[in-house]
Amino acid sequence: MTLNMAAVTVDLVLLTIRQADLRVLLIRRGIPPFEGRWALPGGFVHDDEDLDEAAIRELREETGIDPSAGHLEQLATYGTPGRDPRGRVVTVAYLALLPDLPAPVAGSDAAHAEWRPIDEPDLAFDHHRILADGVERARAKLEYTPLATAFCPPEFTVADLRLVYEKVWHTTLDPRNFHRKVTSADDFIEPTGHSATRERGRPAQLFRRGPATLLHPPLLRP
Amino acid sequence: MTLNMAAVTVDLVLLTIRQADLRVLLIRRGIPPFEGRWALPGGFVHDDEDLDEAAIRELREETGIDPSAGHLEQLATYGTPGRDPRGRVVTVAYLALLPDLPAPVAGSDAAHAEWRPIDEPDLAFDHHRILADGVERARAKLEYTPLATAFCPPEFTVADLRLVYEKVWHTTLDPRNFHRKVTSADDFIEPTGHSATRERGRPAQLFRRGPATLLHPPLLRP
DNA sequence: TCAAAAGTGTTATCGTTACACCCATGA
DNA sequence: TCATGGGTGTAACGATAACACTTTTGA
Repeated sequence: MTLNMAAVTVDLVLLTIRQADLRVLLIRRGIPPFEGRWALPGGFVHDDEDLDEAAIRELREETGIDPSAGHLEQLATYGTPGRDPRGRVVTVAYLALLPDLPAPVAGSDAAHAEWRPIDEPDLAFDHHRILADGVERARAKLEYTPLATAFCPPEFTVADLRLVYEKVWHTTLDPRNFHRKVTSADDFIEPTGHSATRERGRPAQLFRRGPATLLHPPLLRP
Repeated sequence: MTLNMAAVTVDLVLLTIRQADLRVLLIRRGIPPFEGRWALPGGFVHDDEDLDEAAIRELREETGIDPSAGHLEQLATYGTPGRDPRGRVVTVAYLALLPDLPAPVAGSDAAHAEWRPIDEPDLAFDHHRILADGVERARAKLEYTPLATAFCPPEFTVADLRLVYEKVWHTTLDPRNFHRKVTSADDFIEPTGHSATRERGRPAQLFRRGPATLLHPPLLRP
Protein backbone atom coordinates (compact mmCIF):
# COMPACT_ATOMS: atom_id res chain seq x y z
CA MET A 1 0.00 0.00 0.00
CA THR A 2 2.95 2.40 -0.29
CA LEU A 3 2.95 2.76 -4.06
CA ASN A 4 0.80 5.53 -5.54
CA MET A 5 0.65 7.29 -2.19
CA ALA A 6 1.02 11.00 -1.76
CA ALA A 7 0.87 13.61 0.96
CA VAL A 8 -2.36 15.56 0.64
CA THR A 9 -2.56 19.24 1.55
CA VAL A 10 -5.05 22.05 1.17
CA ASP A 11 -3.91 25.47 -0.02
CA LEU A 12 -6.12 28.53 0.29
CA VAL A 13 -6.59 31.41 -2.12
CA LEU A 14 -8.14 34.00 0.20
CA LEU A 15 -9.30 37.10 -1.65
CA THR A 16 -10.64 40.34 -0.26
CA ILE A 17 -11.09 43.96 -1.25
CA ARG A 18 -8.75 46.02 0.91
CA GLN A 19 -7.59 49.58 0.50
CA ALA A 20 -9.59 49.77 -2.73
CA ASP A 21 -7.73 46.83 -4.28
CA LEU A 22 -8.17 43.11 -4.80
CA ARG A 23 -5.75 41.38 -2.44
CA VAL A 24 -4.72 37.87 -1.50
CA LEU A 25 -3.51 36.58 1.86
CA LEU A 26 0.10 35.40 1.57
CA ILE A 27 2.52 34.03 4.11
CA ARG A 28 6.25 34.66 4.21
CA ARG A 29 7.87 31.23 4.46
CA GLY A 30 10.20 30.85 7.44
CA ILE A 31 11.70 27.49 6.46
CA PRO A 32 12.96 25.75 3.31
CA PRO A 33 11.99 25.04 0.67
CA PHE A 34 11.35 28.51 -0.74
CA GLU A 35 12.46 30.14 2.52
CA GLY A 36 11.71 33.85 2.53
CA ARG A 37 9.28 33.64 -0.40
CA TRP A 38 5.56 34.45 -0.30
CA ALA A 39 3.23 31.43 -0.37
CA LEU A 40 -0.45 30.64 -0.11
CA PRO A 41 -1.52 29.51 3.36
CA GLY A 42 -2.24 25.81 3.67
CA GLY A 43 -1.46 22.61 5.50
CA PHE A 44 -1.88 18.89 5.63
CA VAL A 45 -5.23 17.17 5.55
CA HIS A 46 -5.69 15.16 8.75
CA ASP A 47 -6.33 11.45 8.62
CA ASP A 48 -9.91 11.67 9.87
CA GLU A 49 -10.83 14.85 8.05
CA ASP A 50 -12.79 15.59 4.89
CA LEU A 51 -11.18 17.97 2.37
CA ASP A 52 -13.75 20.72 2.97
CA GLU A 53 -13.26 20.37 6.71
CA ALA A 54 -9.53 20.79 6.32
CA ALA A 55 -10.05 23.94 4.26
CA ILE A 56 -12.43 25.39 6.87
CA ARG A 57 -9.98 24.56 9.66
CA GLU A 58 -7.10 26.21 7.82
CA LEU A 59 -9.24 29.27 7.09
CA ARG A 60 -10.03 29.61 10.79
CA GLU A 61 -6.39 29.11 11.75
CA GLU A 62 -5.12 31.70 9.28
CA THR A 63 -7.77 34.39 9.64
CA GLY A 64 -9.77 33.57 12.74
CA ILE A 65 -13.03 33.97 10.83
CA ASP A 66 -15.89 31.65 10.10
CA PRO A 67 -16.39 30.83 6.42
CA SER A 68 -20.09 31.75 6.73
CA ALA A 69 -18.99 35.41 6.74
CA GLY A 70 -17.81 34.99 3.15
CA HIS A 71 -17.71 32.15 0.65
CA LEU A 72 -15.50 29.06 0.39
CA GLU A 73 -15.38 26.56 -2.45
CA GLN A 74 -13.04 23.99 -3.90
CA LEU A 75 -10.95 25.43 -6.71
CA ALA A 76 -8.82 22.69 -8.29
CA THR A 77 -6.21 20.07 -7.47
CA TYR A 78 -2.53 20.25 -8.37
CA GLY A 79 -0.24 17.25 -8.30
CA THR A 80 2.56 17.66 -10.83
CA PRO A 81 5.50 15.45 -9.78
CA GLY A 82 8.23 17.68 -8.44
CA ARG A 83 5.95 20.61 -7.55
CA ASP A 84 7.22 20.15 -3.96
CA PRO A 85 10.91 19.24 -3.77
CA ARG A 86 10.31 17.26 -0.56
CA GLY A 87 8.29 14.54 -2.29
CA ARG A 88 4.99 13.77 -3.91
CA VAL A 89 2.47 16.28 -2.60
CA VAL A 90 -0.99 16.65 -4.06
CA THR A 91 -2.71 19.86 -3.02
CA VAL A 92 -6.41 20.56 -3.15
CA ALA A 93 -6.78 24.32 -3.56
CA TYR A 94 -9.75 26.20 -2.14
CA LEU A 95 -10.96 29.67 -3.03
CA ALA A 96 -12.46 32.02 -0.44
CA LEU A 97 -14.06 35.42 -1.03
CA LEU A 98 -14.02 37.39 2.21
CA PRO A 99 -15.07 40.80 3.52
CA ASP A 100 -12.29 43.13 4.63
CA LEU A 101 -11.71 41.92 8.16
CA PRO A 102 -11.28 44.33 11.05
CA ALA A 103 -9.38 41.53 12.83
CA PRO A 104 -6.99 40.29 10.15
CA VAL A 105 -4.80 37.25 10.34
CA ALA A 106 -5.54 36.49 13.94
CA GLY A 107 -4.33 32.87 14.32
CA SER A 108 -1.67 31.70 13.87
CA ASP A 109 1.33 29.67 12.99
CA ALA A 110 1.48 32.24 10.21
CA ALA A 111 3.68 34.83 11.85
CA HIS A 112 4.20 36.81 8.68
CA ALA A 113 0.85 36.90 6.90
CA GLU A 114 -0.19 39.90 4.84
CA TRP A 115 -2.86 40.95 2.37
CA ARG A 116 -0.77 41.40 -0.79
CA PRO A 117 -1.67 42.59 -4.31
CA ILE A 118 -2.64 39.74 -6.60
CA ASP A 119 0.28 40.38 -8.97
CA GLU A 120 2.88 39.57 -6.30
CA PRO A 121 5.80 37.94 -8.13
CA ASP A 122 8.02 35.00 -7.14
CA LEU A 123 5.57 32.91 -5.17
CA ALA A 124 6.70 29.58 -3.72
CA PHE A 125 5.89 26.22 -5.35
CA ASP A 126 3.30 26.46 -8.16
CA HIS A 127 1.32 29.02 -6.17
CA HIS A 128 1.41 31.59 -8.96
CA ARG A 129 -0.63 29.25 -11.13
CA ILE A 130 -3.04 28.43 -8.30
CA LEU A 131 -3.54 32.12 -7.54
CA ALA A 132 -4.14 32.91 -11.22
CA ASP A 133 -6.73 30.12 -11.41
CA GLY A 134 -8.43 31.43 -8.27
CA VAL A 135 -8.60 35.01 -9.52
CA GLU A 136 -10.00 33.88 -12.85
CA ARG A 137 -12.61 31.72 -11.07
CA ALA A 138 -13.65 34.69 -8.95
CA ARG A 139 -13.93 36.93 -12.01
CA ALA A 140 -16.11 34.43 -13.83
CA LYS A 141 -18.33 33.68 -10.82
CA LEU A 142 -19.18 37.34 -10.32
CA GLU A 143 -20.95 37.28 -13.66
CA TYR A 144 -23.41 34.51 -12.98
CA THR A 145 -23.69 34.31 -9.20
CA PRO A 146 -24.39 36.75 -6.38
CA LEU A 147 -20.99 35.98 -4.79
CA ALA A 148 -19.82 39.58 -5.00
CA THR A 149 -21.72 40.03 -1.73
CA ALA A 150 -19.24 37.63 -0.08
CA PHE A 151 -16.68 40.45 -0.29
CA CYS A 152 -19.06 42.78 1.58
CA PRO A 153 -19.90 43.16 5.28
CA PRO A 154 -23.41 42.12 6.42
CA GLU A 155 -24.80 45.53 5.46
CA PHE A 156 -23.47 47.35 2.41
CA THR A 157 -24.40 50.00 -0.12
CA VAL A 158 -24.81 49.59 -3.87
CA ALA A 159 -21.59 51.61 -4.26
CA ASP A 160 -19.75 49.09 -2.04
CA LEU A 161 -20.98 46.30 -4.26
CA ARG A 162 -20.01 48.18 -7.40
CA LEU A 163 -16.51 48.69 -6.03
CA VAL A 164 -16.22 44.91 -5.67
CA TYR A 165 -17.03 44.38 -9.33
CA GLU A 166 -14.75 47.19 -10.43
CA LYS A 167 -11.77 45.93 -8.45
CA VAL A 168 -12.20 42.25 -9.25
CA TRP A 169 -12.78 42.92 -12.94
CA HIS A 170 -10.29 45.80 -13.03
CA THR A 171 -12.71 48.01 -14.91
CA THR A 172 -15.19 50.81 -14.29
CA LEU A 173 -18.96 50.52 -14.40
CA ASP A 174 -21.69 53.12 -14.90
CA PRO A 175 -23.02 53.76 -11.35
CA ARG A 176 -26.55 54.51 -12.58
CA ASN A 177 -27.00 51.43 -14.73
CA PHE A 178 -25.29 49.27 -12.11
CA HIS A 179 -27.69 50.48 -9.45
CA ARG A 180 -30.73 49.63 -11.52
CA LYS A 181 -29.36 46.23 -12.52
CA VAL A 182 -28.50 44.94 -9.05
CA THR A 183 -31.64 46.30 -7.42
CA SER A 184 -33.86 44.75 -10.08
CA ALA A 185 -32.13 41.33 -10.29
CA ASP A 186 -34.28 38.73 -8.51
CA ASP A 187 -33.30 38.12 -4.86
CA PHE A 188 -29.75 39.42 -5.32
CA ILE A 189 -29.83 42.07 -2.58
CA GLU A 190 -32.52 43.19 -0.14
CA PRO A 191 -32.91 46.63 1.49
CA THR A 192 -32.43 46.60 5.26
CA GLY A 193 -34.32 49.86 5.74
CA HIS A 194 -31.22 51.57 7.13
CA SER A 195 -29.06 54.07 5.35
CA ALA A 196 -25.44 55.16 5.60
CA THR A 197 -23.88 58.58 5.25
CA ARG A 198 -20.40 58.75 3.79
CA GLU A 199 -18.11 61.81 3.82
CA ARG A 200 -19.79 63.45 0.87
CA GLY A 201 -23.03 63.19 -1.00
CA ARG A 202 -26.49 61.87 -0.40
CA PRO A 203 -26.85 58.98 2.09
CA ALA A 204 -27.15 55.55 0.51
CA GLN A 205 -29.59 52.77 1.34
CA LEU A 206 -28.09 49.71 3.02
CA PHE A 207 -28.68 46.21 1.68
CA ARG A 208 -28.01 42.65 2.76
CA ARG A 209 -27.50 39.47 0.67
CA GLY A 210 -30.66 38.06 -0.86
CA PRO A 211 -31.48 34.35 -1.16
CA ALA A 212 -30.50 34.04 -4.84
CA THR A 213 -27.90 31.41 -5.78
CA LEU A 214 -27.79 32.41 -9.43
CA LEU A 215 -27.92 35.85 -10.92
CA HIS A 216 -30.69 36.42 -13.41
CA PRO A 217 -30.07 38.22 -15.62
CA PRO A 218 -26.28 37.90 -15.29
CA LEU A 219 -23.90 40.85 -15.01
CA LEU A 220 -21.48 40.40 -17.88
CA ARG A 221 -17.95 41.79 -17.94
CA PRO A 222 -17.69 44.76 -20.31
CA MET B 1 6.34 10.74 6.12
CA THR B 2 3.54 8.22 6.56
CA LEU B 3 1.05 10.47 8.30
CA ASN B 4 -1.36 12.46 6.15
CA MET B 5 -0.71 10.17 3.22
CA ALA B 6 -3.39 8.90 0.92
CA ALA B 7 -3.74 6.82 -2.20
CA VAL B 8 -4.52 9.08 -5.14
CA THR B 9 -6.73 7.95 -7.99
CA VAL B 10 -8.37 9.54 -10.99
CA ASP B 11 -12.00 8.74 -11.82
CA LEU B 12 -13.53 9.62 -15.17
CA VAL B 13 -16.99 10.91 -15.97
CA LEU B 14 -17.15 10.14 -19.70
CA LEU B 15 -20.26 11.56 -21.32
CA THR B 16 -21.53 11.09 -24.86
CA ILE B 17 -24.73 11.33 -26.84
CA ARG B 18 -25.64 7.82 -27.90
CA GLN B 19 -28.91 6.48 -29.21
CA ALA B 20 -30.39 9.96 -28.82
CA ASP B 21 -29.61 10.08 -25.09
CA LEU B 22 -26.98 11.46 -22.76
CA ARG B 23 -24.96 8.51 -21.51
CA VAL B 24 -22.05 7.82 -19.21
CA LEU B 25 -19.43 5.09 -19.46
CA LEU B 26 -19.73 2.75 -16.48
CA ILE B 27 -17.86 -0.40 -15.55
CA ARG B 28 -19.32 -3.43 -13.81
CA ARG B 29 -17.02 -4.14 -10.88
CA GLY B 30 -15.62 -7.67 -10.84
CA ILE B 31 -14.08 -7.57 -7.36
CA PRO B 32 -14.98 -6.25 -3.90
CA PRO B 33 -15.70 -3.71 -2.62
CA PHE B 34 -18.99 -3.03 -4.41
CA GLU B 35 -18.60 -6.22 -6.49
CA GLY B 36 -21.21 -6.38 -9.25
CA ARG B 37 -22.11 -2.69 -8.99
CA TRP B 38 -21.63 -0.07 -11.71
CA ALA B 39 -18.73 2.34 -11.17
CA LEU B 40 -16.95 5.14 -12.97
CA PRO B 41 -13.75 4.04 -14.71
CA GLY B 42 -10.55 5.09 -13.00
CA GLY B 43 -7.30 4.02 -11.50
CA PHE B 44 -4.25 4.98 -9.51
CA VAL B 45 -2.07 7.91 -10.38
CA HIS B 46 1.46 6.67 -11.08
CA ASP B 47 4.40 7.97 -9.09
CA ASP B 48 5.96 9.88 -11.98
CA GLU B 49 2.74 11.08 -13.53
CA ASP B 50 0.87 14.38 -13.46
CA LEU B 51 -2.85 14.25 -12.68
CA ASP B 52 -3.88 15.32 -16.20
CA GLU B 53 -1.56 12.69 -17.67
CA ALA B 54 -3.15 10.00 -15.52
CA ALA B 55 -6.60 11.06 -16.72
CA ILE B 56 -5.50 10.98 -20.36
CA ARG B 57 -3.93 7.55 -19.88
CA GLU B 58 -7.08 6.16 -18.26
CA LEU B 59 -9.21 7.64 -21.02
CA ARG B 60 -7.08 5.90 -23.62
CA GLU B 61 -7.15 2.62 -21.71
CA GLU B 62 -10.92 2.68 -21.26
CA THR B 63 -12.04 3.94 -24.66
CA GLY B 64 -9.02 3.73 -26.94
CA ILE B 65 -9.54 7.28 -28.10
CA ASP B 66 -7.40 10.38 -27.96
CA PRO B 67 -8.78 13.20 -25.80
CA SER B 68 -8.25 15.66 -28.68
CA ALA B 69 -11.33 14.10 -30.33
CA GLY B 70 -13.45 15.51 -27.50
CA HIS B 71 -12.79 17.53 -24.36
CA LEU B 72 -11.21 16.60 -21.03
CA GLU B 73 -11.02 18.77 -17.92
CA GLN B 74 -10.57 18.38 -14.19
CA LEU B 75 -13.92 18.24 -12.41
CA ALA B 76 -13.36 18.13 -8.63
CA THR B 77 -11.62 16.15 -5.92
CA TYR B 78 -13.32 13.87 -3.40
CA GLY B 79 -11.63 12.69 -0.24
CA THR B 80 -14.23 12.03 2.45
CA PRO B 81 -12.74 9.58 4.99
CA GLY B 82 -14.42 6.23 4.51
CA ARG B 83 -15.48 6.83 0.89
CA ASP B 84 -13.39 3.74 0.05
CA PRO B 85 -13.61 0.97 2.66
CA ARG B 86 -10.06 -0.15 1.87
CA GLY B 87 -8.44 2.99 3.27
CA ARG B 88 -7.90 6.67 2.67
CA VAL B 89 -8.32 7.27 -1.04
CA VAL B 90 -8.48 10.74 -2.54
CA THR B 91 -9.83 10.77 -6.07
CA VAL B 92 -9.41 13.54 -8.60
CA ALA B 93 -12.40 13.34 -10.93
CA TYR B 94 -12.16 14.34 -14.58
CA LEU B 95 -14.98 15.14 -16.96
CA ALA B 96 -14.81 14.23 -20.65
CA LEU B 97 -17.28 15.13 -23.38
CA LEU B 98 -16.89 12.73 -26.29
CA PRO B 99 -18.39 12.05 -29.69
CA ASP B 100 -20.30 8.80 -30.11
CA LEU B 101 -17.48 6.40 -30.89
CA PRO B 102 -17.75 3.82 -33.65
CA ALA B 103 -15.12 1.78 -31.73
CA PRO B 104 -16.41 1.86 -28.17
CA VAL B 105 -14.58 0.68 -25.12
CA ALA B 106 -11.69 -0.87 -26.94
CA GLY B 107 -9.07 -1.25 -24.19
CA SER B 108 -9.18 -2.75 -21.71
CA ASP B 109 -9.00 -4.16 -18.24
CA ALA B 110 -12.62 -3.05 -18.25
CA ALA B 111 -14.25 -6.22 -19.47
CA HIS B 112 -17.76 -5.04 -18.70
CA ALA B 113 -17.93 -1.39 -19.76
CA GLU B 114 -21.14 0.07 -21.15
CA TRP B 115 -22.62 3.42 -22.08
CA ARG B 116 -25.41 3.70 -19.49
CA PRO B 117 -28.13 6.31 -18.90
CA ILE B 118 -27.02 9.02 -16.49
CA ASP B 119 -29.72 8.15 -13.95
CA GLU B 120 -28.28 4.67 -13.33
CA PRO B 121 -28.93 3.90 -9.65
CA ASP B 122 -26.75 2.18 -7.05
CA LEU B 123 -23.31 3.22 -8.21
CA ALA B 124 -20.25 2.13 -6.24
CA PHE B 125 -18.43 4.42 -3.77
CA ASP B 126 -19.55 8.07 -3.97
CA HIS B 127 -19.76 7.85 -7.75
CA HIS B 128 -23.37 8.99 -7.81
CA ARG B 129 -22.30 12.36 -6.43
CA ILE B 130 -19.34 12.61 -8.81
CA LEU B 131 -21.55 11.79 -11.78
CA ALA B 132 -24.14 14.36 -10.71
CA ASP B 133 -21.43 17.02 -10.38
CA GLY B 134 -20.09 16.10 -13.83
CA VAL B 135 -23.49 16.30 -15.50
CA GLU B 136 -24.19 19.65 -13.88
CA ARG B 137 -20.80 20.96 -14.98
CA ALA B 138 -21.50 19.85 -18.55
CA ARG B 139 -24.93 21.52 -18.49
CA ALA B 140 -23.48 24.79 -17.27
CA LYS B 141 -20.53 24.78 -19.66
CA LEU B 142 -22.77 24.40 -22.70
CA GLU B 143 -24.19 27.82 -21.93
CA TYR B 144 -21.00 29.83 -21.99
CA THR B 145 -18.53 27.76 -24.00
CA PRO B 146 -18.52 26.08 -27.42
CA LEU B 147 -17.96 22.65 -25.81
CA ALA B 148 -21.15 21.19 -27.23
CA THR B 149 -19.02 20.54 -30.34
CA ALA B 150 -16.94 18.09 -28.27
CA PHE B 151 -19.92 15.71 -28.43
CA CYS B 152 -19.92 15.92 -32.24
CA PRO B 153 -17.78 14.22 -34.90
CA PRO B 154 -15.33 16.41 -36.87
CA GLU B 155 -18.08 17.39 -39.31
CA PHE B 156 -21.63 17.89 -38.09
CA THR B 157 -24.88 19.63 -38.94
CA VAL B 158 -26.67 22.32 -36.97
CA ALA B 159 -29.31 19.71 -36.15
CA ASP B 160 -26.62 17.43 -34.68
CA LEU B 161 -25.47 20.29 -32.47
CA ARG B 162 -29.01 21.11 -31.45
CA LEU B 163 -29.58 17.50 -30.43
CA VAL B 164 -26.58 17.78 -28.10
CA TYR B 165 -28.12 20.77 -26.35
CA GLU B 166 -31.53 19.16 -26.19
CA LYS B 167 -30.25 15.91 -24.69
CA VAL B 168 -27.81 17.45 -22.24
CA TRP B 169 -30.33 20.04 -21.05
CA HIS B 170 -33.26 17.63 -21.35
CA THR B 171 -35.37 20.18 -23.15
CA THR B 172 -36.42 21.14 -26.68
CA LEU B 173 -35.21 24.16 -28.64
CA ASP B 174 -36.70 26.01 -31.58
CA PRO B 175 -34.72 24.73 -34.61
CA ARG B 176 -35.01 28.00 -36.50
CA ASN B 177 -33.82 30.30 -33.73
CA PHE B 178 -31.12 27.80 -32.73
CA HIS B 179 -29.79 27.78 -36.26
CA ARG B 180 -29.52 31.54 -36.41
CA LYS B 181 -27.92 31.78 -32.98
CA VAL B 182 -25.14 29.25 -33.50
CA THR B 183 -24.33 30.38 -37.03
CA SER B 184 -24.10 34.02 -35.94
CA ALA B 185 -22.14 33.49 -32.71
CA ASP B 186 -18.52 34.56 -33.28
CA ASP B 187 -16.16 31.69 -34.23
CA PHE B 188 -18.41 28.99 -32.75
CA ILE B 189 -18.78 26.84 -35.87
CA GLU B 190 -17.46 27.19 -39.42
CA PRO B 191 -19.00 25.81 -42.63
CA THR B 192 -16.88 23.16 -44.30
CA GLY B 193 -18.52 23.66 -47.69
CA HIS B 194 -19.84 20.09 -47.68
CA SER B 195 -23.40 19.04 -47.06
CA ALA B 196 -25.08 15.91 -45.80
CA THR B 197 -28.31 14.27 -46.84
CA ARG B 198 -30.28 12.46 -44.19
CA GLU B 199 -33.21 10.08 -44.80
CA ARG B 200 -35.73 12.86 -45.27
CA GLY B 201 -35.74 16.54 -45.99
CA ARG B 202 -33.41 19.09 -47.48
CA PRO B 203 -29.65 18.40 -47.16
CA ALA B 204 -27.93 20.26 -44.36
CA GLN B 205 -24.65 22.17 -44.42
CA LEU B 206 -21.76 20.59 -42.55
CA PHE B 207 -19.74 22.55 -40.00
CA ARG B 208 -16.60 22.06 -37.94
CA ARG B 209 -15.56 23.59 -34.59
CA GLY B 210 -14.50 27.21 -34.76
CA PRO B 211 -11.64 28.74 -32.76
CA ALA B 212 -13.83 30.33 -30.05
CA THR B 213 -13.14 29.42 -26.43
CA LEU B 214 -16.08 31.38 -25.07
CA LEU B 215 -19.53 31.71 -26.51
CA HIS B 216 -20.64 35.25 -27.16
CA PRO B 217 -23.48 35.83 -26.79
CA PRO B 218 -24.13 32.78 -24.55
CA LEU B 219 -26.85 30.21 -25.17
CA LEU B 220 -28.91 30.23 -21.98
CA ARG B 221 -30.97 27.27 -20.76
CA PRO B 222 -34.70 27.96 -21.22
C1' DT C 1 -24.71 77.74 -2.60
C1' DC C 2 -21.72 74.39 -4.30
C1' DA C 3 -19.59 69.82 -4.90
C1' DA C 4 -20.35 65.15 -4.60
C1' DA C 5 -22.56 61.00 -4.46
C1' DA C 6 -27.38 58.59 -4.71
C1' DG C 7 -30.89 57.47 -7.45
C1' DT C 8 -34.69 57.94 -11.57
C1' DG C 9 -36.22 58.68 -16.49
C1' DT C 10 -35.62 58.29 -21.40
C1' DT C 11 -34.13 56.68 -25.69
C1' DA C 12 -31.57 53.93 -29.13
C1' DT C 13 -29.94 49.61 -29.87
C1' DC C 14 -29.32 44.78 -29.53
C1' DG C 15 -30.56 40.04 -28.56
C1' DT C 16 -34.44 36.83 -27.92
C1' DT C 17 -38.81 34.66 -28.94
C1' DA C 18 -42.54 33.15 -31.59
C1' DC C 19 -43.99 31.96 -35.72
C1' DA C 20 -45.03 32.71 -40.89
C1' DC C 21 -42.89 31.36 -44.77
C1' DC C 22 -39.80 29.48 -48.47
C1' DC C 23 -36.21 25.73 -50.05
C1' DA C 24 -34.47 21.17 -51.39
C1' DT C 25 -34.63 16.59 -51.06
C1' DG C 26 -36.65 11.32 -51.07
C1' DA C 27 -40.52 8.60 -51.67
C1' DT D 1 -47.18 15.51 -55.41
C1' DC D 2 -46.41 15.41 -50.66
C1' DA D 3 -44.04 14.91 -46.30
C1' DT D 4 -39.95 16.18 -43.99
C1' DG D 5 -36.47 18.63 -42.27
C1' DG D 6 -33.23 22.90 -43.56
C1' DG D 7 -33.10 27.60 -43.46
C1' DT D 8 -34.72 32.99 -43.78
C1' DG D 9 -37.85 37.04 -42.58
C1' DT D 10 -40.18 39.69 -39.33
C1' DA D 11 -42.43 41.82 -35.47
C1' DA D 12 -43.06 42.12 -30.40
C1' DC D 13 -40.64 42.03 -26.36
C1' DG D 14 -37.04 42.54 -22.90
C1' DA D 15 -32.26 43.81 -21.55
C1' DT D 16 -28.49 47.04 -22.15
C1' DA D 17 -25.83 51.36 -22.68
C1' DA D 18 -25.47 56.18 -22.78
C1' DC D 19 -26.61 60.08 -20.56
C1' DA D 20 -29.86 64.02 -18.99
C1' DC D 21 -31.81 64.99 -14.83
C1' DT D 22 -33.43 65.17 -9.82
C1' DT D 23 -32.39 64.24 -4.75
C1' DT D 24 -29.91 64.71 -0.45
C1' DT D 25 -26.24 65.37 2.15
C1' DG D 26 -21.53 68.00 4.12
C1' DA D 27 -18.74 71.88 3.75
